[in-house]
Amino acid sequence: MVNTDDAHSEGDAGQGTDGDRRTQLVDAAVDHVAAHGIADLSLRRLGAAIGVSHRMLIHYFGSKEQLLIEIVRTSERRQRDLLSRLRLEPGLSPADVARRLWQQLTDPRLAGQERLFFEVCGQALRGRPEAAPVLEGLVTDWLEPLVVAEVGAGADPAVARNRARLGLATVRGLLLDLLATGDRAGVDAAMEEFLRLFYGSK
Amino acid sequence: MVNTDDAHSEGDAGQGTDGDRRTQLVDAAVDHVAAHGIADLSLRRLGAAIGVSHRMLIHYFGSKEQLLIEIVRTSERRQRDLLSRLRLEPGLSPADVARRLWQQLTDPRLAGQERLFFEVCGQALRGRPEAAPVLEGLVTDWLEPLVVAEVGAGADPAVARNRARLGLATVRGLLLDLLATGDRAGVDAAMEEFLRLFYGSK
DNA sequence: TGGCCCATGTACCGATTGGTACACTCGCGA
DNA sequence: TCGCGAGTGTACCAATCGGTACATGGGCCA
Repeated sequence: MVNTDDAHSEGDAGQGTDGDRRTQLVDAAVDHVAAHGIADLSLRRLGAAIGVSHRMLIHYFGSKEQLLIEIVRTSERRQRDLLSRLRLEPGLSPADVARRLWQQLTDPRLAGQERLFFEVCGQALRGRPEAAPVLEGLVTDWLEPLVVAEVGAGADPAVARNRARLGLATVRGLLLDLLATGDRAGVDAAMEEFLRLFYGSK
Repeated sequence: MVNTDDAHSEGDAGQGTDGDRRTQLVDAAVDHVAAHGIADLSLRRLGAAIGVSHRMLIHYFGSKEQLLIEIVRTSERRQRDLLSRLRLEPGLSPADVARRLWQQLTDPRLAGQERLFFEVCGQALRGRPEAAPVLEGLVTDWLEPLVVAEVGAGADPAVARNRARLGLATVRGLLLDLLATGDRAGVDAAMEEFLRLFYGSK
């Protein structure tokens, strides 16, 4: 009658034996999902892949739904960390910063993570509840720092927002192109063309 | 012992009582999928939605796999038809043609179809076999006409390809933005900014 | 009119799913 | 030393899945 497997009310900071295990599991899950996709994920296969029984996944996360939510959230956080790790550079031109960011974003080691991003986007556009939160921050979360950068580079605040939005969209479009075609050189050339138009050099 | 439900070897042109029914079913299926997503589609639910038993879907398409392939193919064809229906215009400037295309592409009535596009992309990047063919034509199929347009507008053939690739990526990035945020005005403004950069007007 | 075949429905099958019940182990506090 | 609770595995459940076997109906041709 009594339910021994409830609660696990995770305060955000998860230390303690329990939170550690949770964090460890969700990290392994994100790795697996980045490599094998999230759409047809099953608790049993995931468990077998990361070395626990599907029973334990339910135990720690309460339901598959909740696990997916945490996977998506963790994946988002990883992606954002990537951006923040770049910021502090000496006196590069905006175009060089953008180029640097683009190089980092297209690192082949991140391909799985990027694919996961587009996969989750697709699911989110369909209203899958665990992926839906992504849509909120998909543009706005990335727009703010870009707008700041644009204004800092001397852009008119009125057009800075449009330029930031445009830059973000172009990067994503070219990233999708790269993942689909694998044509690194072609996509890089298109990006160079964009930077020329966007920052007016050459 | 004998299997009465085999073959249905569809020659591409499907006329005859049989091909008609097939076409009718796949059309209805695409409508349903554009509205409700393709990821968690089940033959039973689809059948119930379009008024046949799941048995008949297997009968006409042989397997779920094959049905999904035809759904994806039909959806692609619809999207391409949209482009070809626009071509013949009198003497508009390239920027105006692009603007017109953008307006048509962002028609709210096409939102379901666009969402399906991104959903299928996400699946295809994961190697789902029925969606994989999309990746082939995802860039190249659209690039050719755009390159032709660029060259026709006087662009250097060497950069025309880069410009076409860039334009395609930007349109897709902004379309994803629009679907995610619904901020029509903001996305349109970003597109105007792009057209200004791209065609140099203003 | 009679027979045949295509279309369709119903009932079923084995596999897989998310989730649960229960037994077991093991380390720590009294 | 005892016991108790957290962590874990095994076995199971109902639901749903794609796919199949078989029965039936209804129109076309001889």
